[in-house]
Amino acid sequence: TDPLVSHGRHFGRAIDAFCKPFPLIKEGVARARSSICSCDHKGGSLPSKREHRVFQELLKLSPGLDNRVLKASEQELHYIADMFRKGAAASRGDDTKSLKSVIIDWITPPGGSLVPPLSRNIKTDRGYYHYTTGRLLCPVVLDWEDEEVRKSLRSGEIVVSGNDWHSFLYVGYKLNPEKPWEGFLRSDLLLSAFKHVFTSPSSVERDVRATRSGNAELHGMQSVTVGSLAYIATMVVRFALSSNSVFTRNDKATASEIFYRDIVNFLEKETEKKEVEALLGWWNSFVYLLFSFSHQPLTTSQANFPSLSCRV
DNA sequence: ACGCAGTGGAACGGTCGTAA
DNA sequence: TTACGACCGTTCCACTGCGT
Repeated sequence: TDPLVSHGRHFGRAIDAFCKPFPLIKEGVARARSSICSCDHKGGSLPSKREHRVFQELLKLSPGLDNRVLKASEQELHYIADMFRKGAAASRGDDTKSLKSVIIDWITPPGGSLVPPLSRNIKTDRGYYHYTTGRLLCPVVLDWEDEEVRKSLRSGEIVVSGNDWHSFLYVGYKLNPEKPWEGFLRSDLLLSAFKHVFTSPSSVERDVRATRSGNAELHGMQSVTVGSLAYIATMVVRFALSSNSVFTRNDKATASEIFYRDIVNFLEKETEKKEVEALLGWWNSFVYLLFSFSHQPLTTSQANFPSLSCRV
C-alpha cells in the first residue's frame, strides 16, 4: 500500500484527528502557489494560523510531499488527501478496538474487581450507567457521590459539554479550584492510554514484551504534541468509557469532535502558553523514561529516526 | 415527510513481520 | 515456535442529498 496511508495514520493520531484532508491540502497548496508566483492576491477566506500550521505538519510527515503537492493536479491532490483520510480512519479504528477492551484492566482496582463487572467487548453498561466509568466521566466540578448528580447525568438532564472537563483528566480525578492546572491532563488513565497507542500496548505494564517498533518510533515522533494529547483524551473519554457502542465524530451524545476541538483550542490559547509548555515537558519526560527503558537496539532502518526524547 | 442510492466511516477478524 | 503489535480487508451501519 501507499506509504501515504501510514503517514495518514500518524497524522490522525498526533496532529489532527478530525480535519478533512482535502480542503486542508488544497487550500494550503493554493496559498503556497500564490506566494511563489508573488501575485500576493488576498482572495478566498483567510486561513487560521492553526490551519496553516497543520498543513505544514502534514507536509513534514512525508518526504518530498511538499514538492509533490505543488506540482500535483486536482485529481492527484484528491488521491493524496484520500490516502491521509484512509490512514487516519484506520488508526482510529484500531485504537478504538484495542482501547475498548484494555481500558477495563486499567479501571479495575488493583487486586479487586468491578461491581458489577463490565464486559470487555460490550459497552452498553458503561458510561454513567456504571459507578466506576461514571465517576471518571463525571464533570470534575460536579460531585459524583451526590445521588442527584448521578441521576441527572444518567437521565440526560445534565448535558456535559464545553469546558466542563471530565474527572478522569485530572490526577486523582480531583480539581483544585485554587490551581485549576494542577494535575490537569496528567492522570494515570491518560498516561496508560498514551503508552498503549504511541509506544506499545505492553509498555503500559512493567515488563515490555514488544517485539516490534511502536507507533512513536515508527513515525519518528520527537515529542508529545497537543494533538496527541487531545486524541488520547478523546479516545478514552468519548469512546472507551462511554456507553456508546459506535464511535461517531459528531453525534449529539458523544460529540467527539467537539470535545477534541475544545481540548486543542484550550491548549493553544495564548493565555495558557506557559502552563501548556510545562504540561508537554511533563509528558515528554515521562515518555522519555518509558522509551529508554523499553528501547530495543535500533535496526538500520530505524536508526535514521530521531529518538522520542529529543525535545524538552 | 418518505424512500432511495451513494458514500464515508467504524468494527472486527484476520495476516504478516519480528524478536525472544 | 510463539507472542506481540501494526496493519489490512470485509462487512455493516449511519449520514447525506436527491426526487417524489
